[in-house]
Amino acid sequence: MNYRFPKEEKLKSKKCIELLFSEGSSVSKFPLKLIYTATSLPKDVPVQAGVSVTKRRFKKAVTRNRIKRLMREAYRLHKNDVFNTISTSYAFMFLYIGKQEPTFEEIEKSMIRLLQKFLERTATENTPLK
RNA sequence: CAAGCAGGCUACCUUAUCGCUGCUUCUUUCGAGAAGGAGAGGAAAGUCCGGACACCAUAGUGCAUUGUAGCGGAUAACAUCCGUCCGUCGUGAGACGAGGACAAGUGCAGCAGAAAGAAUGUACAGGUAAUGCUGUAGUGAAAUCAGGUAAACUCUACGAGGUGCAAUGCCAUGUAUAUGAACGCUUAAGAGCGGCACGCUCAAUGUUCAAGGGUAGGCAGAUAAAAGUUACUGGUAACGGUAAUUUUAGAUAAAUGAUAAGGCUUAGACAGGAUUCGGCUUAUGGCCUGCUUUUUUA
Repeated sequence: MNYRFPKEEKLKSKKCIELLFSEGSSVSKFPLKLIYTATSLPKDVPVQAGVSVTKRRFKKAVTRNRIKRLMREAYRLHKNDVFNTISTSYAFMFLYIGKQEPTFEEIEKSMIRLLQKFLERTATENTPLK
């Protein structure tokens, strides 16, 4: 089991992020939203993921940092389900769409459900192709 | 004890598990792994001043524009800081102050008053060819004698070029001209150049030679500095000098978190570096010191 979240698994390329926002699909489980797309990645990893919190909802940098940390932590603990299931590589972007500062418990529950929904969605998308 | 004034310090801690970003050493199947050690603030914030640094001319001259303004000092520099005088406020500890000049010119001015400067006149007296021509009274802080006002123009002294690390330099990739050099043409218009003028540099098209630009990526800039601590020393102080000693974030879609348990003033406020320093301003939990006033007690 791999609970690490090293540099290689972070979404960094500006090109990938633009592609993600223009062509990506999304699933959401309040207060989280996941934008994803199947793409080739510069590094040899299953998924590259990034997190984002809009400045509009949270003015203070401290709050934004905290939410991003919580999201990264929840992803780190539960990403293995995804890694073990998917066959192609994906780019992820997690957005926080709530308006209140959450607790880790809320984020963790939402993250588990969100990743499950993502797996269900990709499974149905891939079935007709086969 | 209460109310208040001034200043300083600090910014939850401990353990376990998982995890993040650099650094050093070792191992390596060159993918990486292991160990050690380091890892946000007093305001990192607002971006309000002043520097360093980079490029544009080693940023020059005049005007315009604009900043500062008792006096003396500190400093790389400042609108900051220190000392001091004066003024205002406060019982006081203290706080605050755009505190140079109305000795050149222009402007502005409530009430009262005929009239506050280009306009006119009341009463009494004097005087004249005639006239507010002269004096006194009257209004007012101030009456053809001037005064007040410069967070009014202005004057004086000193200062200010512009753009900001997404600056700037280099590397690889790579396609076709928006690049560079030389020659030649022109001396008009234009660009750098930003309010204007001067001045400086470049310079259409063409020929030859050389290699670039956009876009995405990497490296440098980029963390050792007007640095901290201690001792001695000069100075009322800000601050300076000498010696010893320490190394203290360096990311780039952006690192400090999560979970569990325990403790404490019982959920610990305000709040997250982004080229970097000195200030100012604003937000804010706790603790300590000195002082003032009133009352009580001795």
